[in-house]
Amino acid sequence: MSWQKVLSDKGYRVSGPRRLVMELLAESAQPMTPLEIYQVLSQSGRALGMVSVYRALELLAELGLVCVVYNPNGSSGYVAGSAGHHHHILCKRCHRTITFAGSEDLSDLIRRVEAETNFRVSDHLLQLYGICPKCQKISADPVEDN
Amino acid sequence: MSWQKVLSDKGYRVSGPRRLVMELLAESAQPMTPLEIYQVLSQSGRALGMVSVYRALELLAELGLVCVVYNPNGSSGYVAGSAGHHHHILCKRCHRTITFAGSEDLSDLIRRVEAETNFRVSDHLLQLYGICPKCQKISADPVEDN
DNA sequence: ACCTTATTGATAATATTTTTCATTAAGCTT
DNA sequence: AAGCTTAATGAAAAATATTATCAATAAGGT
Ligand SMILES: [Zn+2]
Ligand SMILES: [Zn+2]
Ligand SMILES: [Zn+2]
Ligand SMILES: [Zn+2]
Repeated sequence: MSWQKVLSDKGYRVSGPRRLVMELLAESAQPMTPLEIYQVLSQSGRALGMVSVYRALELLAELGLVCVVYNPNGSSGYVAGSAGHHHHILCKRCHRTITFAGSEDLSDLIRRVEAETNFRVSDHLLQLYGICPKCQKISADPVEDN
Repeated sequence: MSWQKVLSDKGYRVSGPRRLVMELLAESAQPMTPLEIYQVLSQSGRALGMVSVYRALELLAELGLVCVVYNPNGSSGYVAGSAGHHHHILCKRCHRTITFAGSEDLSDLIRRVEAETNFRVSDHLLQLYGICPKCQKISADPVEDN
């Protein structure tokens, strides 16, 4: 289902700012902060308010159309969303991010943790960190965003 | 190894603010933000500057003496650290957090993702979310921080 | 008890996020 | 296609959060 339809079906409008943010994130290889999104779009001539970026991200995240990911350094950014159970792998060097299907089996772990803590587990956050193919090649070079 | 020794061995001093922050997080059942830490300590009479809280957390996190955890709503907070491979489970209702040993086996997943993406995986972020024992009992009640 | 210097904390400076509210435009109805 | 309704935007201000400065303090060693 397209992101436009997700918005429509929930009664939200497919507005300019939402479209700009969605399309930018879909193209971006790296997670982007609200400020980065605002700056890139502004410099591309497509004007929109900073506030709209925040509001668009908030809504899109709520609908699962974009995801928040956590950089290895602790900062966070937004990436395009994906349907179904999935996670993200981030490059520690250039922050390039790829989505992968959540095929992991955590049932043993969850069983053990539930027994140990008496929590009832319902959900999880998983990200992998590593070095992307491009950065493996230039592994001696300084960080570049490419 | 005690956190005091970790600091000393790296040439850092065991200062008042660092001790206050470490001891508070060690006692706290929930992750705390810098502001919460500052406020609780201030109200307890133990005065320290907000800036010192930030600096203490930055250093302690760098040394692995405290960990950053991400609440289900996206906000983050600090919890007392733990040696070795471990993760955290958070209550979606009251944010109570418990540390557990990282005994999960992600090798199948990592192998698959490495093959699919050509990344080289070195690290991961994992958190479990659920409902803590206390909140299971009062599951019909509004959120309480207890 | 005294030195040395890392660390603190008051203040100011930045940066980030949220509120407000008049204006705009998305999508529905003729 | 024009008009209507109201969600959504954006400029500005307000509120929060974080970082930088630098004189004063105190931790740890002698
Ligand atoms: Zn890379
Ligand atoms: Zn998963
Ligand atoms: Zn709970
Ligand atoms: Zn693990």
